[in-house]
Amino acid sequence: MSLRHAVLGMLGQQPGSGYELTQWFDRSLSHAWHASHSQIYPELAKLEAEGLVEVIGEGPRRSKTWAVTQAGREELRRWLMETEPNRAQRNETALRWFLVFRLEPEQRRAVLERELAFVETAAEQRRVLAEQLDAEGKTGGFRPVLELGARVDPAMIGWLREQIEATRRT
Amino acid sequence: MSLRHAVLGMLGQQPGSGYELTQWFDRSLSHAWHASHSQIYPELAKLEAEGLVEVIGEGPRRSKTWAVTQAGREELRRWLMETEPNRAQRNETALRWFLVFRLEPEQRRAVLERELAFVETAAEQRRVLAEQLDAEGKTGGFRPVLELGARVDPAMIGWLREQIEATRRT
DNA sequence: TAACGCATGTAATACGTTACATGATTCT
DNA sequence: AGAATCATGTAACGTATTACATGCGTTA
Repeated sequence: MSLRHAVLGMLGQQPGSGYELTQWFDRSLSHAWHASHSQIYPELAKLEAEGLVEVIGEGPRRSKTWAVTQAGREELRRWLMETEPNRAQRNETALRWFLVFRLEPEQRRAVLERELAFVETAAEQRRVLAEQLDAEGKTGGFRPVLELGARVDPAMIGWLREQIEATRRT
Repeated sequence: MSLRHAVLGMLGQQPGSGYELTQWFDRSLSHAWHASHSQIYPELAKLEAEGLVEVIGEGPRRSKTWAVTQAGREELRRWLMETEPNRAQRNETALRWFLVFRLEPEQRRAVLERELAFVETAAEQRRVLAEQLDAEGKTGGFRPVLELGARVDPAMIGWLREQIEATRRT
């Protein structure tokens, strides 16, 4: 379970409300991790019960500002340094690109063309985002979120084109 | 939910038992999808109840050989062609590489060095595997499983080296 | 005949998504 | 006053992991 560590990391950078956390997940972390508010609020309650986060203020509309405690910081360090990363994760795109070869060439081409369109748009968006990050001087962890999370290896664009071409030769 | 479609795809390629399916997931598909037998057996039962797979034979040790029905093939086609891929998936590696910047340089270096070691080994294994696939004439979907699933963009190796170097300069 | 690998299943628990529900503040 | 957005929560359901449990067939 790494939702809690994502939360600890975000709040460690900057305290905030559950609502803000939800937005950060959607914005800066959306390619690497996703979590909706219905998961975040209960998780914050659990983290508080375990002493890993605490409320450091209350704002308008019943909002609470959460921050990481020392124990929380230590838990994040422990997770990063002492636990084995789970490398075997699900990748629906890889599964789909694997299974698409079960389709007849015509149908396969339709699917691959949709994928190509998506991947090209995503690559362009990523390029723009990368420039933005550069301009804002944001380095560090933003790069891997962009590169690993987007999962659009440019080399695969060529592969997609070849496969589309191949469906025309059969 | 795509476990069922992974199963339909595998059985569509070649009928087999639940046990064999588990192994195929571990071997050819491990980078793209993972499923253990405790998930696969109930799923086969459900798929049978829905008429998407059927038992076409029984072997020693109570083993059953499953195959996809016509309805199953159609369901796979429908999923590939008519459903929107879920692109927002979790990537623990990206999350870790993002959060590692919360650590002190010394600790960060230790983590990044472990990551580099893993990634270099994985890249080498992938190279060997790619050659094997080539030699066996396995093309098609195996390439994306290798490339997308492994999630080790070679460009990120350089990035890791830079970040490790950077921890020494502070 | 004992150990090992093949083969299948269930139960308990944890995690994630979608839907439901409600109240506070701001903007038009 | 009404709509939109901020803000928090719970419930129901579906999916995934880990642990438990058992029997068959082969090989040493």
